[in-house]
Amino acid sequence: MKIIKKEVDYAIRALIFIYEKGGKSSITEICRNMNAPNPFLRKILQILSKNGILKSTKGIGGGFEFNKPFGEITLADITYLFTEKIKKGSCPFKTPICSNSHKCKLKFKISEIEDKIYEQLSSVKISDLWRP
Amino acid sequence: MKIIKKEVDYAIRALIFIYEKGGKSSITEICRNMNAPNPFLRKILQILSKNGILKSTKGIGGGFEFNKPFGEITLADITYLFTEKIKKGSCPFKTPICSNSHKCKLKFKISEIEDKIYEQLSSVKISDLWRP
DNA sequence: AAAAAATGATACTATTTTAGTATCATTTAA
DNA sequence: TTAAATGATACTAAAATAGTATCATTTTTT
Repeated sequence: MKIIKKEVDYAIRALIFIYEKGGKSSITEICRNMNAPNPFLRKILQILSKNGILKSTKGIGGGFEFNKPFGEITLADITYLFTEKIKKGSCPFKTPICSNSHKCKLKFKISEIEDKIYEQLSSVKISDLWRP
Repeated sequence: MKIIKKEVDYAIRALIFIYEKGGKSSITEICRNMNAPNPFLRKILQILSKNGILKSTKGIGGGFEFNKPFGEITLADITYLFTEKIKKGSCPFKTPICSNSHKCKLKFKISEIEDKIYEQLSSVKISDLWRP
């Protein structure tokens, strides 16, 4: 089961890199270090920026720095910037193929399960992921 | 987050239909009832058959029936016929983009999380999904 | 024996999602 | 004013998911 997208993976590692660099870095620098495609990482960090995880400054000497304390960022924070949450009590399939949807409990179970996944992801801080 | 594939959805509903039909039915009959594409459902039930959930008989009057008691089949049983499990402690990405993989804890966390998902899925019996 | 009605196996195609690229605009420091 | 950064956004490529097509095999009925 795919829990983490590549975007999330890149985001996590970029955050850790920025932290190690003392709290600020640029796409170019991050990419040089972690071997991610520059324009893709850029798109990713822009999303973190728009969502209050990072803040950015343009121009020479610019880059991305933390807007939220590094130690408070969780796996859930990042994952759910790139992953749609299932709406509670609605069938997860676009075509409502099923004629019994009014008595179907699957949709409720699924969102219960997603809640638990979310709990799990929330319990993991990005800062806990690196280093022994 | 996508927890259930369409194959799993169809499989679940087919199982419930077979149960309601008294424990045996054919693809044609199931499809007529639940509006799934016949050859796709066929492929799905063949997988359930190969994996000991159902057993099949060919020829006129044939079809699929339970090989395992309906009440014992869980969401995990079905899901993991169609979903790869993440290998413990191995990076989930094919290209090992990351130079720090020896100190990376993400892979361990991910498989811990998958274990919890599995627990959740195991706790849901297919027989619990229908009816009020 | 032959035809019909079922599943088995498997290769192929289409659609959707994920991953990644390209490009032009804007900001800022040197 | 130019270079070095991000912002926005449209486009393309690759991979995964969903679905189709076809031929083989088995079994029952006629």
